[in-house]
Amino acid sequence: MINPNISVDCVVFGFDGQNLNVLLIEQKDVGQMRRLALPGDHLEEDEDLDTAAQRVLKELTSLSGLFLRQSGAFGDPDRVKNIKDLPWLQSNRSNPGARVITIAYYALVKMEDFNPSASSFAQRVFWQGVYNIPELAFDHSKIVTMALSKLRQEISELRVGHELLPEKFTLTQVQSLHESILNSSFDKRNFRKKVLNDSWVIPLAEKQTGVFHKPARLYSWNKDRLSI
Amino acid sequence: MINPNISVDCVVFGFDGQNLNVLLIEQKDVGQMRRLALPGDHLEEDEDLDTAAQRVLKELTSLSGLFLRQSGAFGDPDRVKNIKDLPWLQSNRSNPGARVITIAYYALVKMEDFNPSASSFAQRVFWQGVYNIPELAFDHSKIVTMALSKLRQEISELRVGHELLPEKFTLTQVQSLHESILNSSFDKRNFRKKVLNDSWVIPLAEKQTGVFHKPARLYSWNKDRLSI
DNA sequence: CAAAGATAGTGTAAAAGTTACCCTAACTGA
DNA sequence: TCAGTTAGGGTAACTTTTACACTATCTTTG
Repeated sequence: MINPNISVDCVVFGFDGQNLNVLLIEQKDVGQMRRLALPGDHLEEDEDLDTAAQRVLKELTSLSGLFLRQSGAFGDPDRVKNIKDLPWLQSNRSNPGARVITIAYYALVKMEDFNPSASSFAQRVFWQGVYNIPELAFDHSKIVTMALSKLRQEISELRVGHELLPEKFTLTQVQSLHESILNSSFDKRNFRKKVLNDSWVIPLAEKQTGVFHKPARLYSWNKDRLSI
Repeated sequence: MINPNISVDCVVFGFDGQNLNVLLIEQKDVGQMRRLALPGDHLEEDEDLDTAAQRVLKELTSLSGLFLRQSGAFGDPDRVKNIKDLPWLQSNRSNPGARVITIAYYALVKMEDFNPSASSFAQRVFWQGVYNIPELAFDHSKIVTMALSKLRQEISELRVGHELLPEKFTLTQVQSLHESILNSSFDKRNFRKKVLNDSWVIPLAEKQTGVFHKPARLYSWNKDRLSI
């Protein structure tokens, strides 16, 4: 039994070591419409919001175990009433005219650790570069924008991103991560100065192995510093 | 026509120059239960979330024009199913067993500028010290805690506090506000330099009147700058 | 109408932090 | 051993922040 008025939508940011992407689904055809959307669906009666976000994401994309956080509630009464969304609603919802508010979630993952695959009403699941997002269903573009701004806020305070790197990492990896999330680039020396100076990371005795160039020193996160 | 599944709740923080308080309502008697709660109520069909928060707050407490921001959505399926909340639900809701998710909002106001007065199902409205909050209806204590943590975060980034001054204000007022919220003091010249330099405020042609000293220039907030 | 009382309003120099900029070091594979 | 590749480090210019004290303008009172 689903709740016709409440949904959850998930903005999953994926980092591949180079670029920041968002996980999108292509919904099953209605006529010849190709419809792109965030993974999202209605809440079950008696289901917690966080649980619903996890469930929906898993049902549509097979991903599970992500650290999903709320980025906001979207409740414009007309948010699912655009003409472009009508055909899909008519063939997928028992009450296509129902007003729906959605609770948006976002997460950040290392792409290589997760292998999405489409199911339920998702026909296809794919990563899309975050700076190159096509038109999406409903108000999903707005939801992505909001999630991205939350993510940026968090990373500039270095409160996020630790999930994306291995236990031991190089400063170059940290820098690439910041650069792709903030869509900018930093001077290597200055970036290192800052990171080291602010004690965000702890140098280890170890160095990279198996690379065919000068091996970089490895670091780990300074847990104390991060919990501030 | 109200939506039985969605509500909004408002955490209004009031600052009196000394202490931080939260606005609570005492709901109308059911039996001899004295029931304290945040001002909150169900969403109307076709009503935007932000609009609903403003409306509900006004209906219950007479306050209007506050700068309300979302602090989160609360959707535990059992959040309105505690035995302590049953009598009130039974006498106030057509479907007392309905599952309700709530979108929480918060705001910060200067207490002397607002004069809440109870109406609708609020019997009484009052300010309660934020560190001394009694048991509240539903999961409202949790909602207050969340709002407080958001508020603290924003204050430390100086992104909040504009609600506390009149439309037109002096730079000295801005400074005192920051000083009392952050519990510290700043150099007058440096503070002014920063505020003006960062374009947080716009100088007006007007000056203070009715003061028995040199009248200060008045300013208003730079709306563009604040929305960044 | 002069003087006292009160808050407004302003500049500069030192210190700290941020930015721009390029070469050598260390490893691998051929 | 040489070529290819990424690691890693210091300094000077510039910007931002800090510390600091006096004059200006209004009201009130004598």
